[in-house]
Amino acid sequence: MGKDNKVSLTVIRRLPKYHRYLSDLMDRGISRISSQELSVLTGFTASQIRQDLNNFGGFGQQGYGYNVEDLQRELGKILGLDQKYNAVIVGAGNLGQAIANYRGFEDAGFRVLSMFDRNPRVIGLKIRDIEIRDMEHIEDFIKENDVEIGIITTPKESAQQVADIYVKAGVKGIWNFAPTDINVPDDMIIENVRLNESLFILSYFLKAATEK
Amino acid sequence: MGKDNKVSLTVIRRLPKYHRYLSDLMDRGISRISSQELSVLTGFTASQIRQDLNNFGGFGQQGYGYNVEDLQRELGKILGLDQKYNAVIVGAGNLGQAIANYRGFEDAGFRVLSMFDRNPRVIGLKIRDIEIRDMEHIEDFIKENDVEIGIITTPKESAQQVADIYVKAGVKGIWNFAPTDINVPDDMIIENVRLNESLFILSYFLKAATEK
DNA sequence: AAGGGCCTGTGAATAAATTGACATATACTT
DNA sequence: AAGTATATGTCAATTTATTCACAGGCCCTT
Repeated sequence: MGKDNKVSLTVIRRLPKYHRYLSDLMDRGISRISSQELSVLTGFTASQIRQDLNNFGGFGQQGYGYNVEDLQRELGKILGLDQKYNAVIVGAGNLGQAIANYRGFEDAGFRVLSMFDRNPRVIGLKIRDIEIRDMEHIEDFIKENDVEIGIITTPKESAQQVADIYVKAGVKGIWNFAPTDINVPDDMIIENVRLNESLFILSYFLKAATEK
Repeated sequence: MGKDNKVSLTVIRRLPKYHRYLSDLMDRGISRISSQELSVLTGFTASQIRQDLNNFGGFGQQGYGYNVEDLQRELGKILGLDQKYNAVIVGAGNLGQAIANYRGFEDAGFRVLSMFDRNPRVIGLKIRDIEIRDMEHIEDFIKENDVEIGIITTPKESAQQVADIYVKAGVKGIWNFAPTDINVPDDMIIENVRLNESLFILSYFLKAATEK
């Protein structure tokens, strides 16, 4: 299914932005868009947009452009947003709670079933309807509830240990917020969120602007 | 100061990772490292590491490698981590609180002076020693306290409005967590954190792995 | 139903990023 | 103190990404 040859990561990282703008256009009731118009919105060149989309199939029509709804749906499928994923969070601090609370993830098909922590003070608490459980029970929980995504929002010192547990329990992907690289088997899918690095980039440009 | 020609964004985005690994090495008491060894740690090729570092000056020594402490300090300077920046947060929800609580930012020279929100229920509360104030006072506060960085952790609907306030009040850079693009003058520095997009990428690879 | 204008898909050209290769300088051993 | 091993800085080669350009198909008007 889909096109055969592997698509470069560079292209894949642009897909969510296309999807987001298409969703916006749908909300605004716009049903048709050209690569040229998308270019103005996204800041990518029209040519690049056409090239990118063509990696996955010919969604457009000559003389017309792209149907917003169709393209949004197709990109959603490509991004796996038509699937439901169960997730758990380890690390029930502020960041973990922020993620547990964020409704945007549900729209994308992600459901946080439970949070886990070592701190007895938070165990038993609920964020919305999500219970914080003792780490002791995490492996069984993951196996019994078909959890496919493990989220790490612990300090960096615990991150590898948590990753090992996730690997052992059989999750398929890890969303890591700890500012460290974790080592896992090759078939495990990892996506890191590097808040520190993002802030450092901001700092770099601030300094560069000051020196000019 | 530094090398004259503009360094590509691609290179700059790798600098924080170098800095992080060098800090780790310092913690472990290691004083010397070669590009080859850094390659093993970071996953970048040794050649790429040498090319990257050389954009900013010849930090290494033939036959020896790089002095960990010197290189870490130099990268810190390049990234602007030797400077202090005052920041404020708009949006005192979980994410805003998570950021206000995160000590890692202070190590990087960032100080959150205040948070702002519209919700009367949270105004007056304190996160650590950071007070949540009414949005009414934000412009004066920014001007009176030399605030250079504005952080946006509101829902996307308010993000542009907050950005406009930041522009008017004269911050130099914006760290935006809202899942939308904001429009600001060209000289404003913006760094976006796209949690949604990151999750979509994870979803993409999960789906791809399932279909194999 | 015919024709002009529009816009895609795509192959070729250009630009950017990564990797390779090596001359040269320093460290370290004997 | 001489010789060997090591590792940088850099230029060249290769690979990857982006942009250009246009043939051809579809829409839309008349």
